[in-house]
Amino acid sequence: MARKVTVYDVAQRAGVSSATVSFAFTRPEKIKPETVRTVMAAADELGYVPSASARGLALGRTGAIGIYSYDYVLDPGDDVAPPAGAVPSGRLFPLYADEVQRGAQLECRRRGYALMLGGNRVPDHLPHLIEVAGRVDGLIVFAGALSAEALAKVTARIPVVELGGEERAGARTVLVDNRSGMEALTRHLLADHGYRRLAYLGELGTPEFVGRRTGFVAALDAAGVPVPDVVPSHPGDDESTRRAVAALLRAEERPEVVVCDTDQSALVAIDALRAAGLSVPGDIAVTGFDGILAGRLVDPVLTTVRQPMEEVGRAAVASLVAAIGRREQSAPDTLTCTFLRGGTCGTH
Amino acid sequence: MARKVTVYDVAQRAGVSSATVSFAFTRPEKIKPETVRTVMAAADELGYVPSASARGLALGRTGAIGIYSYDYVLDPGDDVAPPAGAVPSGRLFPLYADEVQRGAQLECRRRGYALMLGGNRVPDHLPHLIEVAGRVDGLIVFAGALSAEALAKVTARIPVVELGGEERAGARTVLVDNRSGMEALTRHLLADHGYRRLAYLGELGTPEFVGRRTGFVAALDAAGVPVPDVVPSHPGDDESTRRAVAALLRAEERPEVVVCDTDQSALVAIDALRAAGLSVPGDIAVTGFDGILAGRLVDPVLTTVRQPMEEVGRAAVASLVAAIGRREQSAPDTLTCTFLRGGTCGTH
DNA sequence: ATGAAAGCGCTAACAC
DNA sequence: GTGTTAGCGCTTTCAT
Repeated sequence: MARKVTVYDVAQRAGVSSATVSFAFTRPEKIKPETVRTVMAAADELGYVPSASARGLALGRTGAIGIYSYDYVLDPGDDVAPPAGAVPSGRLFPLYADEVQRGAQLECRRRGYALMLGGNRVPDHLPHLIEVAGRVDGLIVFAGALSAEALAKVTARIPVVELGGEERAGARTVLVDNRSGMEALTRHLLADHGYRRLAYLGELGTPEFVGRRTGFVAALDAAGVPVPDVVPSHPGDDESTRRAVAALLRAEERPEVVVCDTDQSALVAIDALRAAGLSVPGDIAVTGFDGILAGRLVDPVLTTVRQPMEEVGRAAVASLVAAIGRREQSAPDTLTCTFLRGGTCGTH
Repeated sequence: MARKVTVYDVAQRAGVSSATVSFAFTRPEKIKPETVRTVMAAADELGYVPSASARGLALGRTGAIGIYSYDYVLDPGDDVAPPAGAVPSGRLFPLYADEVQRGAQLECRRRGYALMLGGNRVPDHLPHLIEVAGRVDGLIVFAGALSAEALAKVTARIPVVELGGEERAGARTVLVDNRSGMEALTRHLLADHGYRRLAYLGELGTPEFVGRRTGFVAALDAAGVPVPDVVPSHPGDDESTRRAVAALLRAEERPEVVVCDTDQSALVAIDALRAAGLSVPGDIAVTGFDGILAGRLVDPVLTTVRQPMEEVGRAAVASLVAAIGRREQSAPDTLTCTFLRGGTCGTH
C-alpha cells in the first residue's frame, strides 16, 4: 500500500510522456514497438495498476455492469452474520435469481465487463439503487424490484434491462416465452397421454403467469378439450396449494392430471395428493413449470418446463453491451423454454 | 441517456455551489437543513446520479471489494455461450466458491460495499487481475488463483485476502483448519469403523490440500496404520477421479474406504465405484471434504467435513474492510470445520 | 511517433 | 454556512 503508482511515474521511469504510456496500453499499434516494451517494463517494475476510477472518469464509462436484485431473493436474517460453524439452514438450492446471476457473470467475463452486485432488502430503495447505478454502464433489474419511477430515473442515465417483466415501450427487457412452453407441455399431456380431464393450479398475477395460462388454454382449445378454471395457488404459499388440491379431490370427477404453473406449487401438490392416499403418477399426474433443481430431485422427476435462467442472464448482459454507448433501442429478447418430460405426468 | 447530470447542474439549479451539493449528500449536518432540502429537490428533479468514477478518483477509494476466482471454479466452455435452450449439464449445485461468494456478497451489503466479480479461466492472468484490482479497495482471491508475484504486486496496491492459502508474512488470509477436520474424519474411520486399509484420492496442489493430507496422515500415524500414497484426483476433472478409482480396483487388495480430499471427487468416485458393480458403502466406503450441497442429496448422504464457506466469505470481507485505509496487518483468521457423518462411510 | 495540455465529475482544504 | 479552487489519474485532441 505504498504510494499509488500513476501513469506519470511510469512515464518518468520509461522516459516518455504520460500520453505515450496511455497509448502503449490502449493502442500499442500506434506506438513504436520498442517504446511499448520500455513502457511495459517500467510499468511492471513499478507495479503499475491503472485506476479504474480515473479511467472511468476520462472515458465516461466504467466497464462494469450491475445486477440489482432485492428482498425476496434473500433469506430473512441475511443481514446478520450467522453463528460460525452453523450448517446453512435455508436456501439450499439455487433459486431463479442465482441462476440468472450466474449467467450474467459468465457473459460479463466473456465480454470483458466486470459485474457489480447490488441489491437491497428494501424494495425500491432509491438511494441504494442510485449508488449502484453510478458505478456501472448498464443495469440488470429483476421485475418487481423497482417502481416505474425509479426505473425511469435510472434508465435516463444508463441502459437498463428488466427481467421477467412485461414488454413495455422504452424499456429493454428479456422475456421468456412462457406461453409456448406451457403449450408444449399441455400438448404432451393431451396427445401422448390422452388425458381429457385436466385441472389448472395457479394464478394470473403477472405477465409471466398469464402467458403460461394462455399456452395452456391454446393447447386445449386446439384439441377441443374443455378448459378448466384456474384454481388459485401461489408459489411460496403452500396453504393455497393444499386448499386447491383439497378442492380438486372434492370434485365429482377427479382430474387425470393437475397442471401447476410453478414447480413450487407442483411439489406441494404432489405432497398433498400423496398425503391424501393417492399415488402420483399412478392415480393422478402432476406437472410444474420453471425447472428448478428441487423438481429434479423428487421421485419420479417432475415433468415441467425449464426456463433458460442462465441464458436470461446472458441475454441481459448482451443486450446491455449492445446498448452501451449507442442509443439504439433493441427489441426485447424472447427466450424459449424447454419441455422436460419427467415421471410425474404418468407412464404414458 | 441524456447528457449526464453533474454536481454543477444540480448546484446551478439549486442556486448553490458544487461544494454545497457535495456536502449536502455526504455531510448534511454541515449544511443548513433548508439548503439540503433545496439541493435534494434539485437533484431529484434533474435525475442526478453521482458518478462513482469521479468520486473514486477524488477520494482515492472506490467503495467496492473484488473477488477473484479462477479456472477450476468454472465449467469448461463457460466462455462460450451455450446453445439456447440447453439444459445446464454440470454445476447444478452451488460449489465451494459459490458459497464463499455468497457470504462475501452478504457481508458487503451489510457493510455498504459493492462486490465486484472478477476471474479468469487462465490462472494467474496478470492483465486481467490488474484490471480487477484497479477497481476495488480490497481484493479476495482464492488460493492457487495467483502466483506469489502477482499477489505481491496487487498487495502493494490494495489489501488482499487470500482464501485457503497458507499463512504467510505480509499476506492477509482466511484459513480453514483443514488438517483438524480431516484428522477427525479419519479418526472416525479408524476408531468407529475399524478400517485399516484406506485409500487417499486427491492432490497436494495447494496448502489446503496439503493440510487435509496432513490431518489424514496424522490420524493414521497415531493409530499405527500404514499410510497410503496420494492417488491423483482433481476436483472438476472427473476423468482423473475415474482413473484413480480404476487404479484402486486393479490393486491386489481393495481398500475398505476411499478418502477423497473433496466432495466433488468423492461423488464422482462413488459413481465410478457403483458403475463398476460395487455397492457404496456396502462393498466399499467413501468420504469427501467440503460439505457442498450435492453431497447431502446423494443416497446415502456423503460423509464429509464441512467447511464454513459462507463464513469464509464474510470473514474475508470483514478483514478487508478493517484493512482498507489503515495499514494494520491483522492476524489470519482461522475457521474450524465440522465433521458431518453421513452414510457413505459404512454402517458401522 | 511522441509530447503538451485540457478536461472528465467530485471532494476537501481553505477562504469568506 | 457556503463559495473558491486545486487536484485525483487517465485519455485524447492537437501540435510537433
